[in-house]
Amino acid sequence: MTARTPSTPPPAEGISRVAEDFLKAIWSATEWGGAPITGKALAERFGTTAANVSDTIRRLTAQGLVSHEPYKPVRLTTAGERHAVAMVRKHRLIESFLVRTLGYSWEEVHDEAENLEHAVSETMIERIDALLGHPDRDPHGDPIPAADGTSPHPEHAVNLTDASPGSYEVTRISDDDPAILRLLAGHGLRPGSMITVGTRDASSSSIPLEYNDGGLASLPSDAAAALWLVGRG
Amino acid sequence: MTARTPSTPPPAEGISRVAEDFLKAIWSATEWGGAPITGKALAERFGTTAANVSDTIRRLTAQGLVSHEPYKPVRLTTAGERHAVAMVRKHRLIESFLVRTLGYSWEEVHDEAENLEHAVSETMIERIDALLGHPDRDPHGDPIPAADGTSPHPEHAVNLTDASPGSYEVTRISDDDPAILRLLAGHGLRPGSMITVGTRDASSSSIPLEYNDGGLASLPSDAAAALWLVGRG
DNA sequence: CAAAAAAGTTAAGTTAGCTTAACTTAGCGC
DNA sequence: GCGCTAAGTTAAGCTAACTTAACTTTTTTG
Repeated sequence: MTARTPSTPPPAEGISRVAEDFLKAIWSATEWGGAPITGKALAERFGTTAANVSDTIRRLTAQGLVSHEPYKPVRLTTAGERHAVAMVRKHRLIESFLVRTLGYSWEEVHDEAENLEHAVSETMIERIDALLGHPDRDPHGDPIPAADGTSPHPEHAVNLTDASPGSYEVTRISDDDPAILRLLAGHGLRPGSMITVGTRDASSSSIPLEYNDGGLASLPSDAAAALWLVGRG
Repeated sequence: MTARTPSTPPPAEGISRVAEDFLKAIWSATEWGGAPITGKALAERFGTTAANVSDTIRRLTAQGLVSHEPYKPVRLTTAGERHAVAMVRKHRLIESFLVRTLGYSWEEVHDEAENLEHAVSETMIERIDALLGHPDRDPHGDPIPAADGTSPHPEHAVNLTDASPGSYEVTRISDDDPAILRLLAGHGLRPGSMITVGTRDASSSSIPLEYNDGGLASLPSDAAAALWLVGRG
């Protein structure tokens, strides 16, 4: 038998569905510059208890997929990040595929992809990627990581919450919350929409917008946080 | 609290993946006139032990999905059959969809569908069904149950093992065994192929065939058992 | 028909993933 | 810096799904 350092992580054979969901949630927390996710946030995300999160994190740590010091936020190991990015790639290619082939709209496709991403084979993902011509954005405007794990983040987008007044193009609409997705779709907002951000009223938390067709609207801050823009000055 | 007879089955809320696989296997055993499946056969099918099968059957019985007397084959209840047929519908529509949209061949599509059938929503299945124009056969020639559970079994097919010499059309190629699927595909056989069954040599278990292009072949009996035919005069 | 073989069941033990309850730690207000 | 509260952990217990081992029933067969 060959020598092994005691700290060598176990093989990490099959990754369970729960593990995949955790890895993706941990990765997603930092995709747009956020802080590493806490146990509390994970518990809320999955509708479970803090105790269960501790338990699951312990198993993921034992598999060498996350690193975790007690009472600190959770981080991915290199192996964990590799798996997380693979899941994100699957998710976003599946969303793109469903919109293209089955007429799903971009605001309804998220939940379906959330289930399918755990079931599709690598082969199927590569065929979808080829069929769609190797897209680098999904229907929400999210970048699709390549098969080698590299991710296209070309333009540095700004969140509507932090945007100063001016003209912008919507590049990305976060698909975290279905209700907000429907609200934004109802406003006619979609990736590619042109908008003008107005001056904020200090007494209100909502943000005034003008569409390029001249329409006016005002978005509550939770909805605004889902919109990412690039200046079109 | 309202009165309930003690024999009322429990609600049977969510059906697990293992349960779905069992129901489909039990249903499939009798689709083409076979006997109800035994515990042994289920254990072999899923690569597990007889003990585990007993355990699982016990849980399925408690959920009201199968009926089972000790030491007898397993049968589906009405509820169990309803779920099994729904799984078969999903499987066969998914196979059809993958062949159509992603260029899968009929001999490779089975395993992918085996995983996806547990993940797709009802909504997605109905969209696939509509996109494909409500097909009633999958790429292997298997009938696709309708959404209401009714199944189209129009022509009564005969297994090649039982076919007397004469001319036939291949209507169905069983997708149970990938190796046999590849063998038959290698012979150029597919649903719709015309063949002539020759006279069996009593000293051999393989069956002589003639294709309509004049080619001759001989199929071993396990491969022959996967072929279903209708007489063409 | 009795004995051997095959099939099925029961029992005991494991792991992942969940629960509730009790306890510990960290961070913040005063 | 003391104490409260929120966050996190530990402990105990549950079910589904698996395992191996021991046992029982059924079927086959000489």
